Amino acid sequence: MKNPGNSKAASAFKPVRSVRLYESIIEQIAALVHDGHLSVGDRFPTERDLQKTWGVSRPVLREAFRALEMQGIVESRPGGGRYLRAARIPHPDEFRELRLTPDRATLLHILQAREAIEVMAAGLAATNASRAQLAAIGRPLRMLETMTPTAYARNDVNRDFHSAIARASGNPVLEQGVLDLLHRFHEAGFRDLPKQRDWTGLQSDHQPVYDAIAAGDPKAAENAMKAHFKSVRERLGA
Amino acid sequence: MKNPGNSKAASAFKPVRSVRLYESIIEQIAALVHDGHLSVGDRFPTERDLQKTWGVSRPVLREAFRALEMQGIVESRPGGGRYLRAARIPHPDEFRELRLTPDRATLLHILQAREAIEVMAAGLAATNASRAQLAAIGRPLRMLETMTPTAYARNDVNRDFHSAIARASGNPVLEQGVLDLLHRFHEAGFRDLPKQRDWTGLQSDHQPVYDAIAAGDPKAAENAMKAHFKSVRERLGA
DNA sequence: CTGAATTAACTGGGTAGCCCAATTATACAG
DNA sequence: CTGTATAATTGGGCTACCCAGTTAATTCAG
Repeated sequence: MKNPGNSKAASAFKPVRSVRLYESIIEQIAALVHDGHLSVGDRFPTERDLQKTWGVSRPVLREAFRALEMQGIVESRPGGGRYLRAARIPHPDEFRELRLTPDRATLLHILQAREAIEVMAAGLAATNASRAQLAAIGRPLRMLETMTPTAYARNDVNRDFHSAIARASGNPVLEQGVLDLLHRFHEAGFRDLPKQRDWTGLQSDHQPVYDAIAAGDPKAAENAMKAHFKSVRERLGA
Repeated sequence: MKNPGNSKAASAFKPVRSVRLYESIIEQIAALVHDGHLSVGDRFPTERDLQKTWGVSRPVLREAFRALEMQGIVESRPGGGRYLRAARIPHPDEFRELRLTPDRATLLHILQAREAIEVMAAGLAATNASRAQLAAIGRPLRMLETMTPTAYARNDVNRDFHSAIARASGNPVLEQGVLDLLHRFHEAGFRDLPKQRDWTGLQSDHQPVYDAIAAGDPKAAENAMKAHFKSVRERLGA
């Protein structure tokens, strides 16, 4: 009957990453809110209703709403409908641009944003990190030494390293931001980038950051992180 | 058949809200990770597998995973399984609490995150701002001079000022981040914040930022923005 | 006519079973 | 051993159904 989501399947060589239906539904919801059709406190149309409007199945709708529900944006009352609780819907317009078009420019933009908050996170981590958190930061570092290419792709020590620092910062907002950006960064095109088998370079970047944090030196940690981002940027040819 | 989530419904007057299945599944997943059965990078058991293990239907499983997926904790590869991308799995309730409870601590956390990216945004704006964008930054500033309290509450020149700078940075990711944090900041701190009738103080903070950006001096812009955040922090008694 | 009680319709929660396309593992031919 | 078909597996998605609260309509006693 319906054959949704295949509209662009015609394009030849690059399936890249198929956008999930629930994501596009979230966009639709965001559009509802942004266009003023819905304000905080209002009730959403019913599942059965939206199902017809947007041409998706109920399960998909519920996936979208659940994802928003867990972030406190939507409240579901069994038998009573769904209600908008906050206007802050995550990355509405960005979904389109950033998730779908992994162009080089956005990658650099994400990197820049990462630098902004991760430098601060590193500084905070230097003063706030507990011993356990410090260990969590060091683990991916040691893991880097004995690793095969496939293991690298799977484990992704890089993401682990950065998120561990974010966590050690003690600021959950900062942490969430780092997580989000990391996610988008990798999604946007890490795999498309030249296979970097020069983890040695990666490690030589990460090590000073760890050392500074371990030493409890905020300023040094910030600078080490800055240096890391600079080197990444250069590696990307920017 | 199954009657899940009613364990705490016994209490008298407050039926509160029944625990959704997908939430308990998230807890199960968190337990998996916490107990060491799963580490970052590992692959999850298949949907069909977990379905049997936990006795829930596939849609419910997918709701749980989607919620985590959106936060970058899980990655789904069609045909290839699901992978754990971050070790930190938020407890559903805790997450909601964090987003909606406007406690003082989170307000400061948000402020800190804002500082991280807005300082960078200011620096970028100093080099990238077009003439029109510069005007957009200056507008709320001049508007501050001739304003009544009600007009202030409605127009929210503060938000305008900061978002204009973010826009002028030329980095959409950064801009989106600022917008998001601004939104959460105002949302979280609206009632707690003392009625700031000292816009004069606000203006004396904003002006130097504008001047530095207008002068095209990145370093000065960053410092001015830093100073602004410092003063805000002090005004909040931190 | 009014107001409480009873129904009926509606809404989200959850399940089961099916099909599809992408991925991964397997077997086989060279 | 290597590369290529082939089969099994996996997530993505849909349809259809049942259930328990909620809400609105309806009924009926006063």
